[in-house]
Amino acid sequence: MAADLLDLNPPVGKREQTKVANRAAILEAARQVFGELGYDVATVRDIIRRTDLSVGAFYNYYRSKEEVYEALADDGARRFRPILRKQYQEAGDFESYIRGAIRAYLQFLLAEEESWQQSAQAANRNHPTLRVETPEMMAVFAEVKAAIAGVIERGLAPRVDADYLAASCIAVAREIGERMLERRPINVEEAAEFAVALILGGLTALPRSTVS
Amino acid sequence: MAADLLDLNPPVGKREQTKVANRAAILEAARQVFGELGYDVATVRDIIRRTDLSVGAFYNYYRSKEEVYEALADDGARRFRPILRKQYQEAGDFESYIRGAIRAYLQFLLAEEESWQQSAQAANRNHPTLRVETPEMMAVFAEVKAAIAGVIERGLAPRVDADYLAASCIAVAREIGERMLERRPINVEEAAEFAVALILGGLTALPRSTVS
Amino acid sequence: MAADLLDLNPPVGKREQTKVANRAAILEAARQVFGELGYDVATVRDIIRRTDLSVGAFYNYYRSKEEVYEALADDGARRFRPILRKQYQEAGDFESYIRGAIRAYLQFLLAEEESWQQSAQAANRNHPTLRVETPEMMAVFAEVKAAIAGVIERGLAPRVDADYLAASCIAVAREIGERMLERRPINVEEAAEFAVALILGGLTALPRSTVS
Amino acid sequence: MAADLLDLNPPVGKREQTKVANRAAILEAARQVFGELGYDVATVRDIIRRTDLSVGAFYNYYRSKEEVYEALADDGARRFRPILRKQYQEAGDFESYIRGAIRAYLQFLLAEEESWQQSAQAANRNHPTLRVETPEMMAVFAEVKAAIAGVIERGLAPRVDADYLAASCIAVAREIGERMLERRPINVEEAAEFAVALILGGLTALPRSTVS
DNA sequence: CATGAATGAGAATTCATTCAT
DNA sequence: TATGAATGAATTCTCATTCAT
Repeated sequence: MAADLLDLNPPVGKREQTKVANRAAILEAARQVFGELGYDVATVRDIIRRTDLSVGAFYNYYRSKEEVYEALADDGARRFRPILRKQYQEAGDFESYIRGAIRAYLQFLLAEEESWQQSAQAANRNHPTLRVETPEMMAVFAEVKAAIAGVIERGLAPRVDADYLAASCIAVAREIGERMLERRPINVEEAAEFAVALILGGLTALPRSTVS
Repeated sequence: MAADLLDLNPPVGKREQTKVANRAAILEAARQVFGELGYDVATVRDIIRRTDLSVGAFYNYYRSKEEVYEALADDGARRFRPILRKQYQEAGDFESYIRGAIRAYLQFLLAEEESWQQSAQAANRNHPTLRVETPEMMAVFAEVKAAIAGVIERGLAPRVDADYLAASCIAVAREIGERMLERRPINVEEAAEFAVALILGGLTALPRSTVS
Repeated sequence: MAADLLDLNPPVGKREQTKVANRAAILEAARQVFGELGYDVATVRDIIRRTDLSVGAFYNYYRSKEEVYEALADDGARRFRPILRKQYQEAGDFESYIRGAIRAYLQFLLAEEESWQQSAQAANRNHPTLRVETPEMMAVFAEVKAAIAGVIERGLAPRVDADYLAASCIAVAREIGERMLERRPINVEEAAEFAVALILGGLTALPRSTVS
Repeated sequence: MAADLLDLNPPVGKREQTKVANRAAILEAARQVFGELGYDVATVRDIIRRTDLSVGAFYNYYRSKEEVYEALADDGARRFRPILRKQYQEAGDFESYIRGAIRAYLQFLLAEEESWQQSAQAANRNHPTLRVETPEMMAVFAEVKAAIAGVIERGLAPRVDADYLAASCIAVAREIGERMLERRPINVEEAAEFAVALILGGLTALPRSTVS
């Protein structure tokens, strides 16, 4: 084909490009679908329907429904890890690390929002379904948790129960994040401030509500 | 039988007893199965398999898979509500309410443990299904959240962001509870103390770890 | 029991009476249900629901769903046969026999109407179902057909194709009867007149419509 | 292939052909099965069993059991309508229209015979289900009825009770047709002659039987 | 590689019939 | 006998995965 003459130098032929684009398209579609329906309810057809590909093509790129799911998790973790690492490098003490990590997490959450619109829809579904989460989201959680636990273990924080603390931080960040996305306007700073204050100083340290 | 002297009025023949027992058995089995597999993956056969009943019997007691799910939620909420209410009546200020509510929740969690063995199994499952929760558990969460939010709105707590705070308390209690159940020996007081301290005073107020 | 003193002489104890009444109740309920839903769609529970009996009782009186169905057919035939026989005895030639038989059939049809209300309902059902008929109805048809065929074979009618003629008479009587029941007011004479005229004299012999 | 010259425009690949063939095979199987067992008793498995397809394939072509049923009706009506219309155009008066329509119906019935072997089987079935009819057959009936009723209303026939007459014609045609198919040899002309004579002239106009 | 029809195991649910009480 | 809960085979329909084109 004529097109071959154009992209010879990088080993990225038109074929290569299409392959990459297709993989990405499937991944993105899967992100949305898993977010909206959950792993079990989502069907492979649901995924490819948001794509201009065929069922067969799906299986050319991923060997199974489960494999996309895992790829999605990998993808999320891979993208979030550097952000988190940066926070670690820039922060001196535990307090600023927590602050940085939580803010980073909430920002990442907001940035990815359109892919994860699920919350709203999933919440008021008639069929009872528990807490639907993107594998990607889970992976990000895992990253944060590992980071916090690691910091604690390296002695950068008071010798408190590291496991409980990490779990609590994650829980708070996650829950606050979820509420944050449902508010209008979305205010990352406010949410981050709240979460950080609670974790660092507890109830008494929380910012006083200006409204209601 | 001696019992005859006591319950003549309610029609408690052998049949009645069996019916009650079967309803309970199905509910119990459903609790386990939903906990281990999640609503979507769990099949009606999975549920009745843990029972000495037949598929047909399931439908004699509950009209659909969805109905057991709801019955389960009702059941959990019904049992936990009075416990929570008692905490509210006995507590004067927000601090003692939080303390009471969280301890009550963790105790309830422990008491129900055998029905919720899920955690362990759910963790090392191959099929990816995140954060599996019993509808019952979710109902209990809803109770706690409503209670906390109510207390805050009645002004028994500083005027902070009630929504965020309630969400955070729930999140912490839940996550700590989950970890608590995985430790040996299970120490409710320790877990409650940690959660309460974090919520009330934050990181600096946390009890120092005696062990690593 | 005191009641036993009253009905000693006939061998019809209270028990006996109840048994007969129950059989009749089931048969009547079945007539309605089969008429409304058809044999396959109708369930045994549908039948006993129109009765103050239990599922178990059903099986005390009839060994199976199929058996009630057959009993119903027998019942219908048994009640219609004497009516038909009377027509035969009173009629001298084929013409008056046909007239008598068809009128008798249409009258019987009307008399049983309340048990056979099905037509209307069955007609505009959403689920496609073909021509639902009471087994009783079928049995009555069979009677009529046998009678007509018999008369023809005994030479009381011109030597035409007896099989075709009987089939046609039955078909006409049945179809006219069905329409008749849907008209208001229901006019047996008019219907009978039409059917008889068509069969005996064809199109040109039909009564002219006074209306429309 | 030579055929290529003819049908280049329609996309008739091997796949397309298979699809068409499969749709037809399912429809044909459904025709038989509904005819033999009736809509309710017939199962989807019964249908696909007469096919070299799988259950899944059935649902690729028809969304439900009900949909095949309707497709079948459409198919029958679609094929019979032009035949009937031709009779109408060629006939001047009512008599010749009736004659043409009935003969056309009986010919159509014979032509479709192999698809409707039901009669024989349906007759000696143990499960009681009366008068089993293909939806297709019913649709054809509906066509005939509408045509006859239309002709009557247009005044091409004496002002008799149009509803009763149409119903009667249909009934006779149908019943005679059914008997006709059971005779050997099958004689369409004889059957048509009988039906037409009965309808037009009644009993006295019927052809005398040469045989018993 | 792409396509999308075919496959068939498996899910929810119903219902005739049995049987302990 | 009456009762109605228990049984489980059978039904409709779905969906991940394969494979001929």
